[in-house]
Amino acid sequence: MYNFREIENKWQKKWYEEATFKVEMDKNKEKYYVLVEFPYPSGTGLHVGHARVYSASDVLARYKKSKGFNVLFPMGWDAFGAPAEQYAIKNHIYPREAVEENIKVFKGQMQSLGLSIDWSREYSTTDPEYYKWTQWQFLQFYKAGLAYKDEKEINWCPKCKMGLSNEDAQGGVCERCGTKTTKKLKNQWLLRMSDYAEKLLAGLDDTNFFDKVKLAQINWIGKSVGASVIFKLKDTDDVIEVFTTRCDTLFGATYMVLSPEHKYLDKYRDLIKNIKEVDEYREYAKSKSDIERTDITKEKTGVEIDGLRAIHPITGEELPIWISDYVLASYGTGAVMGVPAHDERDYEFATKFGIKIIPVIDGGDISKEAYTGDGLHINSDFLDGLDKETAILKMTKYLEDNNIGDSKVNYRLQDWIFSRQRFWGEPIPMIHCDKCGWVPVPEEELPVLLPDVESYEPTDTGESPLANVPEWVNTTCPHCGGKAERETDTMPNWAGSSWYWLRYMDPHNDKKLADMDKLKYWGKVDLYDGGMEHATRHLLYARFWNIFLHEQGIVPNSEPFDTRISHGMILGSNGEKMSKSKGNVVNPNDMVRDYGADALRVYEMFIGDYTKDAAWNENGLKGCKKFLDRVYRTKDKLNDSLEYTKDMENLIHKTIKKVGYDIEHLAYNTAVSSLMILINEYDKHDTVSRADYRLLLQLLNPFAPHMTEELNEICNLGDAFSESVWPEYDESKTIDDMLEIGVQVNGKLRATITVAKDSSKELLESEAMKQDNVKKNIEGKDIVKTIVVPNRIVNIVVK
RNA sequence: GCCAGCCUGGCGGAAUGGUAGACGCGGUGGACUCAAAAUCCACUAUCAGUGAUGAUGUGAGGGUUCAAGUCCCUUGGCUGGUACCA
Repeated sequence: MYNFREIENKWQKKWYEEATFKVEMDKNKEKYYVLVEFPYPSGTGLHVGHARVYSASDVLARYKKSKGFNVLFPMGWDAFGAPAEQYAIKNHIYPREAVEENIKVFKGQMQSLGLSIDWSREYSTTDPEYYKWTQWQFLQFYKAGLAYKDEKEINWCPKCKMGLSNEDAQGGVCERCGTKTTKKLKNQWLLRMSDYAEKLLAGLDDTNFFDKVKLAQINWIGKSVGASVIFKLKDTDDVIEVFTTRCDTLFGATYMVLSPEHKYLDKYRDLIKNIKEVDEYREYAKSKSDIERTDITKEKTGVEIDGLRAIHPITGEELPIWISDYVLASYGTGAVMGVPAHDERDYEFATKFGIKIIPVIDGGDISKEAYTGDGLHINSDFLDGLDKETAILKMTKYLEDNNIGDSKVNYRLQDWIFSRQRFWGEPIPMIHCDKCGWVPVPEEELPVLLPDVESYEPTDTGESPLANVPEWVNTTCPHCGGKAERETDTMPNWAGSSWYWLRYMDPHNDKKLADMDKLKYWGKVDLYDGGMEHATRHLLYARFWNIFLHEQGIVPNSEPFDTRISHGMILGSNGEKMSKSKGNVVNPNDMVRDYGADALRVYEMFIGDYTKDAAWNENGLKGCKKFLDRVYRTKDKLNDSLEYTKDMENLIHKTIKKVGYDIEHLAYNTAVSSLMILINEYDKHDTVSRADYRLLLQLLNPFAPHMTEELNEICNLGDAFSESVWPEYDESKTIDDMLEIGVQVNGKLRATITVAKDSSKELLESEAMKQDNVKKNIEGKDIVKTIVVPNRIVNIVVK
């Protein structure tokens, strides 16, 4: 219909060359910061799902700009990490080159969508100028005592030969390759994120995240309020401390369970008479992957420790001690008290091994299952007759008074395993000296550059490939000047993305990670858009990191993001997730080629609720192209008027109001729909005014920026939209003078009447009664009452 | 298992408790054309009826209300997250 390719190229070139969307700090203007998760530049390029997200952010950015905001809409590349390394290994090129290649493709794709990104702020996390500051921030963690090295049982992916954080090994499988993870004892760098559990929870109140995002974070942090209880270990000076949320059931505790990794098993080897059997069980537990271990459908297993007994802290009774893998070393104290009557897992265990079951709460049938509900306590001495809540309070007090326990809070959140045995990551800037121990690289020596090497494939020993580069590893101790070695582990690829939004504010600063004045001006990200898959990991890491920087006085706000939304996915036309293997991937390049970027953008905004998934349908895209063609053709029927056409004025004002409201509320689909309604109205007229046309183009501009700018220019309608202000609407003109309202009889629609706005109840009622079909339906019946809601409805209730 | 979200025409989807199905796709019929494409017009939830109209209808079953897709209870299914977390 029109040459979209030529038009789009023209404007994209102009925007890029003239840096139309470059922004600078301007304290006279209110800022607005739109952030989309920066992409991982993989070898496959963007698909239409990405295009939807970038288009939506661009609509908002362009709209906010025309509303007078100083809009920061940046883009960069999250390019460290295993996938880039694997891509490089597979294609036999250096990771650095692979990344550069992929970035070129991604950037080209983004530019072909006509995004209003300020490209002067572009960077990659793999740029030494950037990772210098990632390393610098690691040193701040270290200096604050929040980075430490520890021999830890970690999640280990045998295929990737790499340690994984809990977040990366969800469900007991490797996030990257899906292989079942095993445990491996390794010396690793960790960040004390668990110390920040409470701050991460509390900080959520200071955000406007989507509720489901907040909830995902709350669940991941997993705060649980309870008490610790101390049991004496018979014939020793040691105690077994357990964590429980149900200290009120203490009188029902009939045994103890230690996790197979518990330290007492080594410490008291000599007291354990069946040590061989115990060792065998520990070996068996170790050999199992997390996923097997935590499969709740499997039967409980365990071994009673012959030779160790615990003393019940109140009754003084001796309790048997078992080991079982249903108790996790990583949660609580790695030991539990077994209360089979009121805990499902304990019940299952006790019934299998014939352990005594004492009910301490009235209710349920203990011969069938554990009773986990509330009820009055029995068999519980001073708790008898109390309900759960009261009993917990009383027991906690008793534990404290008698020094056998304490109220306690436990979190599921653990420290962040920060080491990766990989080449393609930020080197951890630490040096090990036999004399001085771990010594940080002096800040003025940053960045610690990745060396150019021949082989960056993972080693079989589980060590980083960097360990094979002696000229890089061997160095001198910054402290004593003696012989020393560099840390060969690198950071996880979550590191670079844990502060990237800060760098956009001042991307080329070589003195600081960013200037404080600029950090203060741009402040928090106003709207942060990303996938639900990052609602726990990335978002928690980023918040943790930012809270820490704030405490160090490096950034002005504790919370980095104001509103966090999560977009839906674009599914294939078969309704399934787009993937190469299913052959349902749609490439935005093809769509831009066949229909134009404007049409693609409009369709992706029109496809459905932005926060929900939607299936791709190329016919829908064709429909949007048709809509744009109609907008384009309208240029041939302009009259000379510079005012809105009288009989369309109302609709125009309504549309201005609706499109603005919808963009601010992420209701892009209904915004597009109201523009379609507007063009439908224009089409009914033989001519439209220049004002009508300019208005339509302006409202459509955030969605279809190229053709609207072009039409505006060739029709000579006014300033370029990239520099103009969003139109105002007149509230009084958004209201119709005449309304059509429904008349119901017994709640069923029987007629509609057209009346003046704000007609009186009396008039509405009498008009309603005049309708033939209403008369027919109330004939011979008694009118019980008549409900008249002005401007809305008339409902006549008859019997 | 637990937590969250979702379920509306043939399809994608609209609906501050107030005329369910806006808008788009698809479909049917027509105009234009030698013909096709493009474009334009009309119709298009289902059933009955030429029609006026009537009945049914937002996963299912109850309830609140003059009025329920929307609020409450019960329940089914789908999707996502998470899981021996003591």
